[in-house]
Amino acid sequence: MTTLALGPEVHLGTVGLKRMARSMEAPAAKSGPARPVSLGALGRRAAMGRCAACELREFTFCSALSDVELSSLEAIVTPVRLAAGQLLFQEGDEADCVFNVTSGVMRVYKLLPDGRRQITGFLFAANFLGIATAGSYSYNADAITDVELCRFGRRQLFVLFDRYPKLESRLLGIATDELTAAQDQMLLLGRKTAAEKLASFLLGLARRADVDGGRDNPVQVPMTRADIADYLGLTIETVSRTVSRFKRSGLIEIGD
Amino acid sequence: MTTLALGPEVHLGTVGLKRMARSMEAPAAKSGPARPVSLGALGRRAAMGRCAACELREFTFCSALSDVELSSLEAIVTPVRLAAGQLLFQEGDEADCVFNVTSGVMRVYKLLPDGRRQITGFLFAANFLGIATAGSYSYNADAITDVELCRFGRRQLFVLFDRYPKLESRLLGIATDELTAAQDQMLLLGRKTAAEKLASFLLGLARRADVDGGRDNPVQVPMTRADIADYLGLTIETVSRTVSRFKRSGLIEIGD
DNA sequence: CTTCAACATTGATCTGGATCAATTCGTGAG
DNA sequence: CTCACGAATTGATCCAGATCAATGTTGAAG
Repeated sequence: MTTLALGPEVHLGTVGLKRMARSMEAPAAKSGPARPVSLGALGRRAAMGRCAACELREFTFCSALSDVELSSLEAIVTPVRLAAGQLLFQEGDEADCVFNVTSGVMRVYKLLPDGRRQITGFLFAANFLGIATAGSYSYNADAITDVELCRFGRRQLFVLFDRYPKLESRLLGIATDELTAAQDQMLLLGRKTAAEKLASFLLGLARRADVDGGRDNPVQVPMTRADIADYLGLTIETVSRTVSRFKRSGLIEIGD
Repeated sequence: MTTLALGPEVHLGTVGLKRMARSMEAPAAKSGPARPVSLGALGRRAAMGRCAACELREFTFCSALSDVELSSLEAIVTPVRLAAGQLLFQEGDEADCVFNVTSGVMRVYKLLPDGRRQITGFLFAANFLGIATAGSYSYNADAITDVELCRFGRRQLFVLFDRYPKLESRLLGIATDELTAAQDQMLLLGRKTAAEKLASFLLGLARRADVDGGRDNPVQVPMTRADIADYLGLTIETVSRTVSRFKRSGLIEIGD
């Protein structure tokens, strides 16, 4: 797994990438130079099957419920484990479950009939997965690393929505956030250059690791060049070249 | 305003565009050749201020409420009119209202500091607008044609959510649908060719007009080439050339 | 240790779509 | 009617990123 040390924020703001930095939401306004790391997710412990003790709780829709109420959620949850590379569900599958990632990294994507792939998101611990209307999933989801998830039956969850409307409220908030992220990604795909795309991606990873309670610098990058390319609407070669260029210009440092 | 007659569906499935057709969700599986048209939205009558009589009701989140319950929604609605080109809100504005388009066409978009624009969606009658977290809008919204909307105070609407959880449920459904559409658009932006992008766009317009109760063929196209370009991640020139190519190859016919 | 296979890097070349540059086509004001 | 200005079309040229082609790197299996 690649580890990337982002240079001190001064670099990202300058070094001939001014326009790129401006085009991004937050120019890595963190402090100090590189320090050791682990991806947020990996640092936390999900207590599978014991929701009240789960450290991810506050970051997911589970936080909508009190300790007491949580037991009714716990009653319908099933733990799921996936090995790296394993498929969770496919476009067209009956969407009878939703999931919460508790460890590892997943990727969700859509395919064109000729094999072209667009990755629409990477999911880390505490991320929610599987909301769908129309009865079937409209995208594919598989595991990049070994993954653990909480599975909830859709039907059963909907029953809980009736009892605890706060739960559905929380889910609406999550969906809204995802929609905002999707719009950002459309801006990236439609209007940013390769360098801007990669920079946004790396800063996004850093921000996410930071929010999730991990260290944002260096950032662990668990996905391959092919995954990054299919997320950014580029080719493997262009991603590789752009990473090299960032490295050469001192914007980033590569670990292992 | 441009009107486009899509050729008989046979064309879209053949004529050297097989891969394009396959790459799209639904290859225009409608019947018969071109017939006269009006965009769904334009055919329906919204009765502003009289929700119970509103013909758009069944297509929006209002449908979650019964005739009687609807009066409490009616109590908090304010009609809004925009002239073509007028801004409804801007990225960063305090997000204290949500809206329902009742007539006309709106465009929502994000801007890069140097002026590059990505249109993330076009909104027609019955479409919902303004969901946001974080207290402020994360995108801009303005009117393409003259537009009428229903405005709801966020605070007041949230009070209604408590009283009628069905309303919030419905909104979650809408947000989920938008998320699915956003993922389709990411696939388009990241992985489709110019011809595929335009074809998907036209078929999408046709499908939407059809669902909204209008005629899908010919389709009215109320937006400019610049709007289409910024929606598809292309330039004006490429859109124009691709339209011309479709016309020359008999895939479409241009009205006025 | 060697071998193999997936992943990554780097170079050379090509090309789809961008950019630059005229016209042309409305359409509303006067 | 003419004029003017924004929108659209069309052509010529350019270039960012794709494609094609080796080569290098890494880690797991034997």
